[in-house]
Amino acid sequence: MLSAYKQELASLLSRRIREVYDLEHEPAIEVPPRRELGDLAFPAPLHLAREVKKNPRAIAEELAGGLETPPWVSEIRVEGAGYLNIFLDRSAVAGRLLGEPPSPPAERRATKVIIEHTNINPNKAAHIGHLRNATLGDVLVRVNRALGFTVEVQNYIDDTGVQLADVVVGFLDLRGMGLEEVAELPEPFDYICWDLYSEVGQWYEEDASRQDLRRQTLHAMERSEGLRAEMGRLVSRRVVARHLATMARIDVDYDLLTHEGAILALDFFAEAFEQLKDSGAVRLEAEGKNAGCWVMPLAGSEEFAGLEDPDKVIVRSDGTVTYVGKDIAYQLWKFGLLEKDFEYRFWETEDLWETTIDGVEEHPLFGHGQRAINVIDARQSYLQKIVRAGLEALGYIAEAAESIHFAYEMVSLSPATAQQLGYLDETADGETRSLEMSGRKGIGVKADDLIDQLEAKSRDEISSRNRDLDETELDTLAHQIAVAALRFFMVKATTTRVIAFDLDEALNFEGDSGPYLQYSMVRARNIQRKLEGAGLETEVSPDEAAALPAEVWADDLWDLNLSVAQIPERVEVAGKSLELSLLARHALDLAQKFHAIYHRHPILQETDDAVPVSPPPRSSCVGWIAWQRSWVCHYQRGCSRG
RNA sequence: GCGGCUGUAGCUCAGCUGGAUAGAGCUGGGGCUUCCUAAGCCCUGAGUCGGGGGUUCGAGUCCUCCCAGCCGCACCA
Repeated sequence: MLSAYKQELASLLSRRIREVYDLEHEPAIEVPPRRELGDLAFPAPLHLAREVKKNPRAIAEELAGGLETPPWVSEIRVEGAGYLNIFLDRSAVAGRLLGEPPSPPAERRATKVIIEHTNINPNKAAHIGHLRNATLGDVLVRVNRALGFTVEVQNYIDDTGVQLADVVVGFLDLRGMGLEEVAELPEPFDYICWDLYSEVGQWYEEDASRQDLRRQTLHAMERSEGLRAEMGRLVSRRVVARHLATMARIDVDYDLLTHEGAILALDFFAEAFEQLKDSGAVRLEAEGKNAGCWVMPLAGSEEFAGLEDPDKVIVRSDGTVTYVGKDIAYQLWKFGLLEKDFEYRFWETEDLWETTIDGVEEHPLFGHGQRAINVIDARQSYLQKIVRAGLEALGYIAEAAESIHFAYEMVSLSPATAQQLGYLDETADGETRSLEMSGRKGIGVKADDLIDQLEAKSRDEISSRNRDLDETELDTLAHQIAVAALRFFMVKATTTRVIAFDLDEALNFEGDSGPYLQYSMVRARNIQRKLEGAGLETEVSPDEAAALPAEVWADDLWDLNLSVAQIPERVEVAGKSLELSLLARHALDLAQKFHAIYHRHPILQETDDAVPVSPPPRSSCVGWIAWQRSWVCHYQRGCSRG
């Protein structure tokens, strides 16, 4: 791949620098902003200027002078302030690139990466904030698979938490409904819960004593006893089924659903607690405000410097375990550091498992990962740090280092959208503040509603330009476009930025959008189809490409080639840095370049006789298109549905 | 108070370890359809890169102080 060429050049330059200046320098390598400046660039002379005490351009000249160059380099030039720019022999490189399909290192297969994402409380419908989580999680899964890792996808279901308890109280106490009645409620069940959940919040406020019902329910669910626990199970399972259906609509799926109830029932924490006590990671507090609690001291760590309270309660004075405690146990299990294990059974179909306390004999090996990536919003950074500190305190240094919190920011509603949906008072002047979503208050855009709108929009767009599709084709297309629009929208934003969700923006299929990417692929496919129809070649062999005269590579065409060749390293960087928007940007860049070339070079019109001419002859374009398509197809699943 | 994130064109945002004229998309204006071509392409519209100071040959990028906004810092999850 391109990175191999870069490395080769970098080591040659590094050797040259040692010869001339007797310095150890690892040269950075860039791609110049414009193709006429070169294909690759070394800013090394600029970096060396201070140490060598010479003008960068002079250094560049000196280095370029005796630099040994591989046969696939056609020219070295000094440019700008002192860049050493490399011009590649385009045909030679194209030939080699065509002959090397992308392949990640095979040894990575032995590394198992556990990715936990989605994790929606099973008490209400999913909203667009959850879509950000699921989309990022799913793209991360695809990236890791493309990089060659073995990946296990877990979706954690908090089926014993307060949020679920509130909806149980809603059905039992507020509505006075029984199990059968709730079981028979029509779909969409998660929408019913959405409304009920915010109702219960108000109902508590009317009479504070009703909070007892919540506590009662919570305890029943934790012990898995009685009607309240039964109702919890029913509601949770019905809602989870809806969440899975929603996520399936946008091509997100899982390997394992881990239920908090199973963690409690199997008492994972007991074993983790023994480890924590044995290693001295927790201590029983005799006095002070945490008297009677088992706490984990954090004061020693720099990471937690300046905390008001340097201790984190792991076991409450009433003997119950906090969320962090349970999470530490779960995290230990992920790395195979607990002797206990879940039992497993199928959720509904044979491609998805769930944890349970009495499962089937034969099941895959879950857990036992070498790396655990938790896709959880940035508000939980502090808690995720504590979980990591817990592993460290237990002496699991390597596992702590491989416990990765993939943090991303929230999704809020843009002022315009909030107003459109009636959450903002129109009279409340034209303020530009966005509105935070809140399940408790029932404020938000439900995921299925958004997907419905996207599908309706793309349906309109399709039928306005193509009338002879039957209903099924129309549905399929509309769905694919809607999914691409949504996934791209979620992935293109940098993770550190709050998305102010704007409905009109999300529904726009022009410019930097999923459909724009799809359209470039459609065009590439159309060209190939036409070529086939005309009985022309649709592919070019590596040898043929290598034999092409240099003149065929117009700058724009070559530029696109280089961008395609950069895909593997971009995937690599995105996977390592967890900045998946890099992929969206790169895909967008490719699509833009392709669309521009598409207009400049009417490929079907060109002949191979016309060499040399400024529009490249057909064979170079044809070869490129086939190549680009195969590569982009290989990676698109990791990026979006471009 | 402590910690994290954010402040770049009217709007939404890129800007890779400091480096080649600060870039996209949307919106506005103007063009392009004998086609592989309109979910597109081309042209046009200039921004105290929140503000001050500093380091450097060179700062949107690093350091420091300040301003504004968001989010964390529970015996809630």
